[in-house]
Amino acid sequence: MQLLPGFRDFYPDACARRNYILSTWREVARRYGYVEYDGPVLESVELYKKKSGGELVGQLFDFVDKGGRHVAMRPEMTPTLARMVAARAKDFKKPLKWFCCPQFFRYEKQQRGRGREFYQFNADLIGEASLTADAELIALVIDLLRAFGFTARDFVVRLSSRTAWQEFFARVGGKPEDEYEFFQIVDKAERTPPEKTNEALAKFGLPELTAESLLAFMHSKDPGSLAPILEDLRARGLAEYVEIDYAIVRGLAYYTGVVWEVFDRGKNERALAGGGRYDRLLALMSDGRVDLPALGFGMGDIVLDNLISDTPAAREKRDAWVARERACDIYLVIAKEEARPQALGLVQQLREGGLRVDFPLGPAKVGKQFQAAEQLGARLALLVGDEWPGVKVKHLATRTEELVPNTELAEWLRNRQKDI
RNA sequence: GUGACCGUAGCUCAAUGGUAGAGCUCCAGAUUGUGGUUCUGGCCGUUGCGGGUUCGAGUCCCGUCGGUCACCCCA
Repeated sequence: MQLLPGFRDFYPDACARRNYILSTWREVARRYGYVEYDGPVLESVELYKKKSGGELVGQLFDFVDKGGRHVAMRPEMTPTLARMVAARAKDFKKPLKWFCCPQFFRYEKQQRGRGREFYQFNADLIGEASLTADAELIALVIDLLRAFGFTARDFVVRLSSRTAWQEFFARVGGKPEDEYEFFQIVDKAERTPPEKTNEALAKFGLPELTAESLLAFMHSKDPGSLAPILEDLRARGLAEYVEIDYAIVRGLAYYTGVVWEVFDRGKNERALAGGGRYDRLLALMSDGRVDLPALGFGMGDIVLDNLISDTPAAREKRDAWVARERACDIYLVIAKEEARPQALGLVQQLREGGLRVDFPLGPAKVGKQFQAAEQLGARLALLVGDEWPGVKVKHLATRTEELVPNTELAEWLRNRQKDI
């Protein structure tokens, strides 16, 4: 049986790397005062058809369930979050700072940085309209990446604004109802020859709207209304992580104001994270009953893991974490098989004390047992045999030994807790 | 979804159309109470799958499934 395309097995190695990412996400989110939430993996397909728009709908992992409902595996969190918040908006103090680490499913052809299943950190801030919220969210994404060992040399936040593009479009005479279509053209303008862009723009019938004027605006570094965000981040000492880049527009239909994406400086990977404002989505989801400004972003595990693996400092940090997580503290060497009952008693006692303890399940040569202790990353080996009721304690790093009576062992270990 | 390239042992790869191999990993022994070395031995394949051409196919042809990359887009 083959693995389904785009899906992953998590053997212990891969599982440890995934857990490193998940636990780092959680740790940093809590530092910023976010609380974790979650929702269902399966949603009605309608939720995404109405709200996500564009590419995502074509990538839905959808099917009809046994009750005849057309359902989809979740491809993103925002519609679910919007529904949850709209349903109980009055139960929570504003602003809400919620995060989650869900697994998403998108039916697309897999390649580097893209699978049909992935984990994505999501943080959303709901109920705050000012740009201080945008800055707070961007500060979080910067600190998340710094927590993995990345620096300003490794990544950059490219900051843009749909509002700026709306104003640009209005200046040349564009109508608001054409905005979304216009954004799609802007999104592709850098990858399209100018003649093709002009062809696409012609349908709006606006003589001032040309590929040249569009590209000129796209490449301007004028912060405009984004200036307060840059000021805020400068005050935090995070200015070097952000650049103005109006080429960022984002495909999802619900974004309204500030939008941004994070890229590696080497440009070897796809976007590491992306987000922005969706001030109208909650009103849309609740038919106007709840109207709260909102913003959020996502960061996927696959691109992130690629970049960690390709960045020495980040890789070392991850590998150290993985080794620490997996190591056992103590390995019990059973030198004489007759001493197994005493050894089992010790194992149980030490485990109840919260130590990570391992031992051989069957008769094994002492040499093999020390080899196992080494491979499991144990710091101490306790040898049980002829010395009983004494236990030989060996520091595996220094290869030094000392004899401790088994009745005093718990006390002995407690006094050396820091070293274990 | 479209196009290009690629599928041989758990991994990395060999094999002018002529008997499917090596290194690493794993297991065991050398070493009966002390570790990453060394040496020896062992396990491991319907050459992704199905058809065709041929006396003979891992090798050539067709299909299919999977992978990589590009387009598309983004986590």
